[in-house]
Amino acid sequence: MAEQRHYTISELAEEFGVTTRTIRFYEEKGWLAPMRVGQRRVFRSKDRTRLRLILRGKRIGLTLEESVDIIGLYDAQTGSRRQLEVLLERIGERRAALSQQLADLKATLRALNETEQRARDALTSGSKRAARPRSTK
Amino acid sequence: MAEQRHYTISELAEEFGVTTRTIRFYEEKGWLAPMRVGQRRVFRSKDRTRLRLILRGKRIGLTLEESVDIIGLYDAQTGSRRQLEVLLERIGERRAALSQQLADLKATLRALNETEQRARDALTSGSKRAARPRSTK
DNA sequence: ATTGACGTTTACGTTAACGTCAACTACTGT
DNA sequence: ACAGTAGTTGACGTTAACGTAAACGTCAAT
Repeated sequence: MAEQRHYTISELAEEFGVTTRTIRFYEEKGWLAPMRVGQRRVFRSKDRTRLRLILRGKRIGLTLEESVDIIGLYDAQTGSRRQLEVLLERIGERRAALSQQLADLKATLRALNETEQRARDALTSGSKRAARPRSTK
Repeated sequence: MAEQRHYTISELAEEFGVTTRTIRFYEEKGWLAPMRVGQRRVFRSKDRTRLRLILRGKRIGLTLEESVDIIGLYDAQTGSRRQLEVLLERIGERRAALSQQLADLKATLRALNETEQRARDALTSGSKRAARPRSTK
């Protein structure tokens, strides 16, 4: 195998905009498991990817446990048929929640856009008449 | 004006799937301000809408303060030109964050879909050959 | 008159996700 | 030899968003 690129804890922290404390915390929780050289942590690209996914989950409002759980689905070992069915079921549940979130997110963005449009109208119309407020859909 | 529909605290709690404690907590924080009849809370449709929006924000992972802040943008009083510009700027910031969230959410859904597809393939292909894993994009 | 069903306030408890020291180690350049 | 930089392990502190329990009020139905 080719030699893998390695990262220190502060490299990763800077790259992803978190503190080293955060990364240590994730390891403490068992969500990351970097190598050790002496007592120093050494992160390989696998760890880096995992951290990236955890933080992505966090950005969409998942708890870290949920994030990690979903990541677990991605690389779940699919042994027996039963295992596969369980996996599919769990994917379905997750997707249901995320779909709801998608709808809520879009609704919020729509509302912001409408508000912005009203504000722009009010600006360009100078001191004319006040625009009628839209219904909060 | 026509007489407004009123709601008790437990009606709203049941409708939105939260506890009454939650609603009282929101009032305590100043995010809701129902009428009182005696010492009983009476919610009008305005309060109900506000609660709905707060919970929608919560579902997309916003803190309650952020939710309330965004709702504040919706019905911000747009007095001076300066006020309008500030409003537009704040809308822009919020939308930037929400757009990032949208991207993250879609990426997560894509990853789940790919995982599901692999699982289905593995199921229908019986005990043939293991499918090659996709890259975690 | 008592029993629910529903409401109220006050107050302490809990969990997640880190922040913030403190005290220590290990290497590198001067 | 020493300072500086980057790393380490505790351990206690903090905030958000409620949960949970206690103690009490109000009204309708039995």
